[in-house]
Amino acid sequence: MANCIKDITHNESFELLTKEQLSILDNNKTSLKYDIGEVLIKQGTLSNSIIFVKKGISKIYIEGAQKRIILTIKRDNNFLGLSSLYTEDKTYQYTVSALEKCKVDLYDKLAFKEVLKQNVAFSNEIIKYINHNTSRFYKRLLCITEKNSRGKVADMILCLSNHIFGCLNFTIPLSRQELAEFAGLSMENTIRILKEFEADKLIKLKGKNFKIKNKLMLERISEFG
Amino acid sequence: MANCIKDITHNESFELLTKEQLSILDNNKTSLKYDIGEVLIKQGTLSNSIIFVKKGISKIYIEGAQKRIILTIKRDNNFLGLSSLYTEDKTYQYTVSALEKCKVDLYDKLAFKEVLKQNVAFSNEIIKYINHNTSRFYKRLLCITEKNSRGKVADMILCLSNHIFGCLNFTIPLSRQELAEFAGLSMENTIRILKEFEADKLIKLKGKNFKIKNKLMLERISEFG
DNA sequence: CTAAATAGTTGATATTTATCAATTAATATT
DNA sequence: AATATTAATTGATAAATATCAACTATTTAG
Repeated sequence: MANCIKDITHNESFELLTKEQLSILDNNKTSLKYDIGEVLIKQGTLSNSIIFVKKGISKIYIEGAQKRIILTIKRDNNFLGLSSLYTEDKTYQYTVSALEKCKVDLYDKLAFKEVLKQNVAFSNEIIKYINHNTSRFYKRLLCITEKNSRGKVADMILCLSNHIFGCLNFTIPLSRQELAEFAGLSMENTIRILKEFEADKLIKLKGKNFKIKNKLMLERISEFG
Repeated sequence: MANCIKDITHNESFELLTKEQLSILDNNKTSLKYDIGEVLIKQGTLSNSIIFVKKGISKIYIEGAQKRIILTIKRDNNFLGLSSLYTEDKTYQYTVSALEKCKVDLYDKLAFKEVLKQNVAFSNEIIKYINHNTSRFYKRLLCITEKNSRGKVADMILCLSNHIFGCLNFTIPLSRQELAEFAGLSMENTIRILKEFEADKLIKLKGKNFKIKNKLMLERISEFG
């Protein structure tokens, strides 16, 4: 079993809003398109917006002094920036950049907070999203602490398959360096392990195309290293 | 600078409640005392309560298949179990055990949720607490990923000093094994680094008593390894 | 289409960290 | 107080991982 929780979509939350509340959001909305590589949210900048990604995959990562770590990859119909609501630190905690073309709505944070104030069902739904996220990070932390590098790479492949692409054959929008940042390993080590998995016929690799051939075994490696 | 955010207390949130809401909580409250080592929250059990710790220090940790990792140490006037609100998974994500005698109030989760539904200011205050926690985990994740073992130990000492005890001379309620679980290292390695720091006159150790003698240097080690 | 630049790969090596075993110190028990 | 038990420490060693350097494949720019 991979240490990875399926992501949830956030679009249903809009259904909890009244027409008035929807129009508050609508009047404080900027619709934008981002190209591959463009930064939607920059760590350290003032968190003035809550972003709703209508279309497109993005990566969320933390930039450290020496390293980066990709926290997660987000699909369509997800809010970004919720974790900066009501925090003392008024800046974003992470960077988000587009892995494919993204269509997003930027909501002014003050307007978003106004709606939160007015609508407790919505507010509690937001708690749900935030906590879902937290659950994932607990798993992530454990994974990083307890798994060896083979386990980490196996886990990452399973996460990509189960949670992001939902099938056994997928093409990643990530470079090898990014895969390493996702696994929390050096690039060379990551590549070596991928090649090992290929030699052991667990996966088939062609550039950015992944095909999982022995999921059971990957799950075992993820669990026991 | 240590990668560690000061904890916030949660007691002010009660002031946001009406008399009626306070009595909802009060009527669904169980007051308990825990002894050192006793488990307040057990990972994997149904999350039926939100706990408010009135007095005492506790440790929050995740239990993996092979290892444990201490997420954080919590002081007085803090809620526990907030991260299980509204989640799909109805169980606690972590274990909490008492590091000293604790006095707590257990609130029935349904009653707590009822109050959340009624009071949006309270609900948003809870978002604040949850997000504050999240911020800390982002830092934690980065710390674990990017620091070497000396950096991790230095960071831990600074966290204990700045954030948990608030002074340069403190007595930890943790064994060496627990220190290792906090730093995310093996016990032997943790001890060795502590002894190194002592030999370098950065700290003074006597059993569980810590005295920080060169904070600046510890901060440097935390930052650069 | 070709050169230049970037990304991916591989091997050798150094470094870091964990593990194992032995020992000492501290605490608890009778 | 003597013994048993557990926690802390130390040293030796093994295992894991990162780093460095060289090379190849792929992509981009002119």
